Amino acid sequence: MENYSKTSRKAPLDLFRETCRRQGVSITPQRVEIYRLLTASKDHPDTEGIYDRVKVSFPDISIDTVYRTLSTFAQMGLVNEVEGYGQAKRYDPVLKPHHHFRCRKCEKIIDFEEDGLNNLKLPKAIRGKYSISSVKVVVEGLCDVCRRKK
Amino acid sequence: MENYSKTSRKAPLDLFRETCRRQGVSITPQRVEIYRLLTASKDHPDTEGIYDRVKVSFPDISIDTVYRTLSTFAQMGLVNEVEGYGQAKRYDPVLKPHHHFRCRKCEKIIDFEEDGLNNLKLPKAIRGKYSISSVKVVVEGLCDVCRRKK
DNA sequence: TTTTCTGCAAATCCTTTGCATATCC
DNA sequence: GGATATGCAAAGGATTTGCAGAAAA
Repeated sequence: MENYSKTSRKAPLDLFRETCRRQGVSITPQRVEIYRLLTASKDHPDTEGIYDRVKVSFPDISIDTVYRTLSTFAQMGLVNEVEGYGQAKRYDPVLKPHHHFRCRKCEKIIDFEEDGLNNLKLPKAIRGKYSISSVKVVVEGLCDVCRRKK
Repeated sequence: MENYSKTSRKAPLDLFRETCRRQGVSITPQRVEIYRLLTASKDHPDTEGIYDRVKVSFPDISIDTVYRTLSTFAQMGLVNEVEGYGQAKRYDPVLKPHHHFRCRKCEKIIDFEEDGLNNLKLPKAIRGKYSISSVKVVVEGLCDVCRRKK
């Protein structure tokens, strides 16, 4: 377990500041707020979604700044892009390896973990030939809500 | 093993024609050719890629027809969309469940199968709550070529 | 003060849509 | 002949880029 209070959010912001410094990236109020909103999100938001939220505290921010910021964060390794099917890019603040369930109807994404999925046995043809940086399970179907509607 | 010769390609086209008939979708020469090119592809092409190939035999085809056709095929279940990160949609003619390795640099996608990955144990929270239609493993990293360049 | 970022506007890339004509059933 | 698909052109959504002024280091 992390050794910081969930309410203070001190540690995540520290990680942010430290990562920025180490990589020579400026710390601006907009970026701090975008980072804060991202790490507080559980819905794997897209750029527009973050834009709407950040406008509350930064009414004059422009959406290209949000695009640039999210792209910068992804390059820095502060967030991950979410696998999808050609709509808007979505972002995931959870860096710990985990898996996704995606609803085919409402496109909701649910994170999950499972011990048995942490060391999947991959074929030699893959293991031997390529350098692997991530292995994740992507489950698709209908979520509880959409399933009922159907 | 399939009971048709790999060179004749009779069976895949039969599947195509039959699926079209069953779903009331017209069989046009453009669609036949696009389907043929797709099933002959191993590179998970995007619309532009198929467009370039189909222009060889249909020089006057327009790219919107290719967009519409691929989208129709996906809806019909004749091909699958490939999970990606917000670039152009790519298509996979392999309907049998399988997994993907994706190179982070050149975006090449390699199909693979592995017995151990066919019945992954998912958490109750997922299994119980959602109706699941597909489970696939997505592996990412650098392919042999890009790895060497690095 | 030098470098980097932001906001604005314009451009680009990918994809969809409306419509008249041509093609399929 | 009636339904559906195609090609063309234009529109649309998502994302990127160039640039000048503003803010960070």
